[in-house]
Amino acid sequence: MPTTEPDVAAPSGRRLAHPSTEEIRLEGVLHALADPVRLTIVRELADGHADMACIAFDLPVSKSTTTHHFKVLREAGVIRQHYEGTSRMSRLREDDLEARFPGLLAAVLEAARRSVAPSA
Amino acid sequence: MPTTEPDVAAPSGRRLAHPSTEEIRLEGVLHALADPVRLTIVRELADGHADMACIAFDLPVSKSTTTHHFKVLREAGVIRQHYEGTSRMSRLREDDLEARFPGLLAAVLEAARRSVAPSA
DNA sequence: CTCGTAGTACGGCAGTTGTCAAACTACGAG
DNA sequence: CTCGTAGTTTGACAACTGCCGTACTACGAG
Repeated sequence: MPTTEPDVAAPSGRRLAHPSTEEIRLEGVLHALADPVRLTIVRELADGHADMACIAFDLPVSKSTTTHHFKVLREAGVIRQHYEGTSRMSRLREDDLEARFPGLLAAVLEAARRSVAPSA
Repeated sequence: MPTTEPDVAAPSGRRLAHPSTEEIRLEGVLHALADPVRLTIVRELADGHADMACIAFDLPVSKSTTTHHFKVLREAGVIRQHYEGTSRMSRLREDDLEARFPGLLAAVLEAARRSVAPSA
């Protein structure tokens, strides 16, 4: 990992803007996580799958809506994305979030696990 | 604390509906905390002031907007309110939130402290 | 080059949210 | 009872959000 810079993952055309760690805003993160679809994405990402293409998620929304949700997560600083062929791989920014807001992501993930299977 | 029930705090007229601990939903809490004004309220409440009247907060919004934000926080289960004369006292439901989503409120509050005074 | 796949961008639409002002209610003091 | 204070309710408005379909752009395989 010598010269690879975080914001220039794709060598060719497509660029993806990510906020730097210091730029991550709490309200943005909370807002990003306050949506069921996005919370599902984050939960699946946290569930061991380090890098996943958007299509790998089983979301109850259309393609364009999926793009939208990933964009919200990325711009909030919750996930990092980079291209790999025609696929866009997504990964949780666990370390960055931990550095910026220690314990926050873990607490939300733990809460999400509880709130999904509460009565069943 | 024998016969006092949580949802019937005011003996006379006005009632305030609160969700029970089990009814608190994660997305609701995150959404409630994702607003700057509400986050300010929660931070001030956590900052030692156990019970505060709405007017005690220095919020940059009108009276009716303040009422609205308190209502969102209350209905999300983040705060508990009860009447005291003409004032409406608000208190964080720290214990309930801790029971439902352990560590979540603490992590958000700690994050809020960091995000308020980062560059200054 | 052509085709299929993965995803983006562009409207557009309905529902929600944050905001306010104005009129109203509840309580306490006098 | 009257007045002031604290808060609520209503109605309105602009902005945003989530959602969709359609058209478009990369990239890889053949």
